Amino acid sequence: MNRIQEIKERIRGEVVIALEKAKAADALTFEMIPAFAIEVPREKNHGDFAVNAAMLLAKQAGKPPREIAQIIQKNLEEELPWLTKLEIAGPGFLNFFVDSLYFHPVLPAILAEDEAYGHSDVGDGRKVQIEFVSANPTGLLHMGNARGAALGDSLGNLMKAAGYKVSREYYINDAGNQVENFGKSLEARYLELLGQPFEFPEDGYHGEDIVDTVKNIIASEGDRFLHMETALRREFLIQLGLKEKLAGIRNTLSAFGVHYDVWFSEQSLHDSGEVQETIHDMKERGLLLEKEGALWLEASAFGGEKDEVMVRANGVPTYFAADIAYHRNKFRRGFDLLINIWGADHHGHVARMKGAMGALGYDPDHLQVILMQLVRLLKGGDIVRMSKRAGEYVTLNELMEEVGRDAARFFFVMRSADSQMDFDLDLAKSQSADNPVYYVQYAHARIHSLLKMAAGEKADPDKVRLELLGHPSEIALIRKLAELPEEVAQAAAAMEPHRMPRYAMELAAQFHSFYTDCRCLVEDEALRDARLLLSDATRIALRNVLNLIGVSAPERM
RNA sequence: GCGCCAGUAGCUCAGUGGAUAGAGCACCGGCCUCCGGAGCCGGGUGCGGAGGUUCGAUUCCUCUCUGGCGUACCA
Repeated sequence: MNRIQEIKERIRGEVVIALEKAKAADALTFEMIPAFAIEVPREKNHGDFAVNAAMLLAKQAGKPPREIAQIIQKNLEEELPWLTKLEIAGPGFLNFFVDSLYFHPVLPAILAEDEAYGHSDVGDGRKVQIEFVSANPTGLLHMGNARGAALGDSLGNLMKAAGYKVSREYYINDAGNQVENFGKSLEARYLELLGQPFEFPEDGYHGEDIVDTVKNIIASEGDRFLHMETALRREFLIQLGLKEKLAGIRNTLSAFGVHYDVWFSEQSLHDSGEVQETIHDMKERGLLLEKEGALWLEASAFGGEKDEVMVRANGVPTYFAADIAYHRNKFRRGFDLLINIWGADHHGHVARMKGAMGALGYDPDHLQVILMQLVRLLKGGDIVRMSKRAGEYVTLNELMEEVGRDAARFFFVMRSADSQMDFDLDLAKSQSADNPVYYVQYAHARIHSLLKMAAGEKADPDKVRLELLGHPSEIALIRKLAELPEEVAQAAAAMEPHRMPRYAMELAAQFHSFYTDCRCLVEDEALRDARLLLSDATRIALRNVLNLIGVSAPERM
């Protein structure tokens, strides 16, 4: 249990005792103690922790909240050594002012925990799978994929830090129509590059990257596919093309700091018969019906907007059927929680996928979908139209070249998934030095050089006189540091990685203030040791938070 | 038409059933004899609109306006 939780629990205990005492003395009447909140107020002069119990009891007790608050106050233990002040304020809050020395022990604890500081075990080892990006291997990664990559990876880090067992997965859409198209496109380019007559497919992929892929294939395989029968030729080209494209995606993501545990092939579900098996089982359960020669899922019966085709009239299962088989496969692998990060354009898919899982006997709540609003790209104030087919889009590689990996990741993770995002390329380029990521990194680099300057003077953290840290900037910084474990746990539980960059900015701001107000390298040895310890603890916390969002913590800039 | 998401400061975005709604950028002032000025301090009549629930609504509900997306035997 971390420091803040400890204090909260202490307060909760005292309030409960006071309430029961009041009830026993007939000062208050109520049936049950409501689940009251102990929160850190925004406003500093509202104390360290505010309790809203009195307001929640108003109805039951039939008294105005402020009066109830007074009764609670009267029944609290008189001597609480950690409490410096207790106020009744506003509509009936009980504001607890805790002795600032009570937070100080967090500092040696941070030093001791080091890389583990901020981590907790609230996840209780539950198995979580996060599937993200899963872009079609027929092109390059674009801005939307970049956002998904940053979000998914950071969420994975967060949940791991909060004690979940995390598995990251990429679903490879290597089956279906688009692969056919991909094959046709590759074939056309292949023939073109080898000076043969060709016909480019109407809905083929026009991107330059396809040409590059084919060039690579020709470089290694030559013209040996030229005289083959077209079906076989395409088969070869598809195999080689997918391999090449996937390698590219993998490299790009790796450069972005994203690594997967599992790369899962859609084709493998067809090959293993799982798609057919799933369709069969669903038919047995009476979930499917035949209509116009196709097999339909009655999705409208469990939350979908309308019925969906599972097997086309030509006997070929749809993507949706494969996706159901895929999610069933995930459940069968024993995960407690499945998290999908999808683009908002897939939102129609959510209800029916959850519904389908429910119909197959799984708990739909164990499948959580984070819908990520799409990224709109602005250039010169205009919206850049993006089309994968036409091969016109800004790639993740280009983004990293232009604004750098750290800035890109910070920028994406900073925003909550469900806000639409305008990414102004010109702004990101021209103002990249103003990006908040540098503010945070600067704080880290500053501490590093400070500690370097004081090298050799590191005192034993357990012997440092923490009580010397009494300046408001020092106290504020210590409290900020103490908040990290809860911040991580909450962000993980709510699946909201965007809280971490904000915390990092706040922590950096507190440090910069402290640094300006309090000189560390002073004559007074005891004070110097205390301030260096505080700085070192801040360094650890900053680094750990930056690690969680995949941003580097540089020692100098 | 129907459905999903969103409308908060000049801009990009946080946030909460409660006590004076925040940050970054931009703009205007200050601050280095001294640990990194990529810093610090100060400067703000903003929750799209209308009803409702509540002791209390920017937050929850309904309607409405605006924007994005979806509404394929594509994935």
